[in-house]
Amino acid sequence: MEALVQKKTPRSTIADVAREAGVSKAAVSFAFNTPERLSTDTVTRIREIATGLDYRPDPVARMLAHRRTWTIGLLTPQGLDFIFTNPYFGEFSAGVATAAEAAGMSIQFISPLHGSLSRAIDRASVDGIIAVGLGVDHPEIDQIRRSRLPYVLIDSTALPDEPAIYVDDEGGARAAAAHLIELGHRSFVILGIEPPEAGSGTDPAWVSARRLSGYRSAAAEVGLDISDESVVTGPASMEGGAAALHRAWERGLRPTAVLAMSDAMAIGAMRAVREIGLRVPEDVSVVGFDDLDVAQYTNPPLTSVHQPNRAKGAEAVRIVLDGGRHGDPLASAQHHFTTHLVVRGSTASAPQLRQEVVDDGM
Amino acid sequence: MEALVQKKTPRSTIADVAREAGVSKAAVSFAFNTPERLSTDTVTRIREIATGLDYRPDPVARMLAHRRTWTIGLLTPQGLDFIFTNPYFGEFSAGVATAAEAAGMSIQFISPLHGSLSRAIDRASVDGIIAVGLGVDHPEIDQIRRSRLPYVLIDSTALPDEPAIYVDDEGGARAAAAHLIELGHRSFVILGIEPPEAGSGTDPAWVSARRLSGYRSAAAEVGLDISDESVVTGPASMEGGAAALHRAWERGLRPTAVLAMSDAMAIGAMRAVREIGLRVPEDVSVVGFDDLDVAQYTNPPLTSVHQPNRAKGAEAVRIVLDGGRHGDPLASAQHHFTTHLVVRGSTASAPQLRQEVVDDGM
DNA sequence: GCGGTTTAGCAAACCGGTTTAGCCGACCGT
DNA sequence: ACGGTCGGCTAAACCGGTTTGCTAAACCGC
Repeated sequence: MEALVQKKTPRSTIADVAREAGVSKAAVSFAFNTPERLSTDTVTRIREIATGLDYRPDPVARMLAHRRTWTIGLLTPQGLDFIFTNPYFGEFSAGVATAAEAAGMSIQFISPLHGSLSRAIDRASVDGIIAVGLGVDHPEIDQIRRSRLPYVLIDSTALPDEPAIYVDDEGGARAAAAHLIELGHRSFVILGIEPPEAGSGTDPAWVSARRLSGYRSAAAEVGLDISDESVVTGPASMEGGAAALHRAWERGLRPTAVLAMSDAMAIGAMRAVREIGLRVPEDVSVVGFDDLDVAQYTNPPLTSVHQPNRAKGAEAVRIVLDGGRHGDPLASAQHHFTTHLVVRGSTASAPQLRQEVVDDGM
Repeated sequence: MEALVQKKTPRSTIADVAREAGVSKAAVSFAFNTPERLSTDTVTRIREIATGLDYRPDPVARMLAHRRTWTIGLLTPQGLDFIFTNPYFGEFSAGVATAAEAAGMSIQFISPLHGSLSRAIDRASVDGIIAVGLGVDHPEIDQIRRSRLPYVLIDSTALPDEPAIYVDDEGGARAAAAHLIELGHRSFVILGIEPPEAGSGTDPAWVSARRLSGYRSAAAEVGLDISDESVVTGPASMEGGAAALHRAWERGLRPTAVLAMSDAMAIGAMRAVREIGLRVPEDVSVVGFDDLDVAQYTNPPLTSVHQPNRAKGAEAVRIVLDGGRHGDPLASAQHHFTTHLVVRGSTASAPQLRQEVVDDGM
């Protein structure tokens, strides 16, 4: 025990370098940050001694003195195990990371710590916050505001007067449903995204609700009503999508088309369809949402609503760096993105004889 | 009634709370950290005033005083845009994150900053480092050592006397190749992982080299020689895998089986095979490496070498938290994992008439 | 040789917490 | 009444950097 502690050579500090070089701490600091304030030979001497001592300025001390952390927080109500294995977050985070790095910032993930998102926010040392998927009913949104840090809301409830990035979820969903209707489909199952916390389900402005209303609005145009029974929800993962579709099937639903609110769920649904013994798209069409990279690699390639995942991340960084709501006009702290449908191989004309085929098969 | 509050209200500090409560800074600190040192009513009074002032202890100042950051660094030579969209890293990171959170630690990604991994390491404020995919020729490995932080090497060159997690890459690869050989395949293309930086390619202990030697050892058992020409490399992504297979095809290679060193590449390869006009597995068998979650969702489901992606992450956290090489016996800072082949639908018997079919088709 | 301006570097305050050493008064037994 | 103990709290040092005056010497033109 004791021996172990002594074995640990303490890291050298700025004071060590100053003493060794026979200068003040300030001089050492200058040598690294504003070398023009010192004579060139003093600078080189200090630097040599510093490297000889393996000196590395302590980032934490520097943060404290500067009152900046050079870090942007990426806040999500879901746990990191979910986030990191979710390809949508992957692409979004990649967009954030690229833009952050260009600005010399690093990113830190803020997600529930021992179940408490609030605690995680308190412990996070960041200069700004990008909050993903927070609904109005999340009290954390107020906590963020009180932290006086610049922030921006993504995939959130549409709130006026908040720095936020909006995506035309409803328009994209409408296009997806219209596409299927045009192909002759009339019987749908919708795979909805389960909110990370209970209670948000009724929030009329939540992402899932916006997309649902898009689907319904397209259906309404041909006099079709999508009942609540044909909407099944689950986590936005492949597994969640497969489970949801199986559940729908067990409930007796026999759709010719599946509208998934995320590509991950759509991929899960495609597998579930195959497991049931049907083919995509001959028997069942599937359309996703997000247009992930992987949508081009599925078999068949996935028809999906495109939204600019990486660009959303980059734009979020811009807003936070501009000061979020502390920036001058709120308008510049808001941004709207459009969506569009990308048709690939997972959608086809509705089967005329589906009902009989299924009956035969069962 | 009150004087106009400046829009930029500074955050309240421990001194503000102390003044307001008529106590010392120490008392405020005690009220939050060791309340038993204070009388209960003093504690409640201080806490009330603190919440009234929206006081939140500055994490950075706390880190400096404690000389701990409660953060583990996850270091990769690849950029974050690659990392976040790579499902293998996703699963590994999820394992790290889950274990870290259980220990009350957060994680920070350390990856090249403006092209320099070295600079990124200097700027990182962490208590330990998990380094993924660093080869012997990476000078950063020495920089990490000099930082005197506990660390552990993953997917790295096998080095003696280093805290590290080893995976039986060679055995897994051998099993994959043996499986194909048993199915009658004799003509292979190998999709290798391109090292993040040039130069590592010749490193005999690099992951890619270990897997390759596994493939070759299985081939050698039936007197087969896998030439360097049939090994094409690319980034470990779906796109990289597709491109690599197309490149192989253009070079005139006509394999009946593809051995991909990552599942992402395998998925890309499957798409490329379909684009060429062939079927998986009837015309070409494909086997991956990693056994990602998504391997169960591809069509056909992907045969792959299983390695414990999440467990690797969790074990890495354990080692770093135990002090890495500063822990007592080095043995406890090393860990070996086994691999095994999971056979699914992407592999089948070698086609007897493949050559003719292709000739017809072209 | 003289005031005035640079230049090079220092001392000390500061960032916002934690922690140690110690003070003071209340309570206690005798 | 007295020394001892203890609970409750404070003053001050500290973590490791940055930054703001400020000084002393060198440099300048005349």
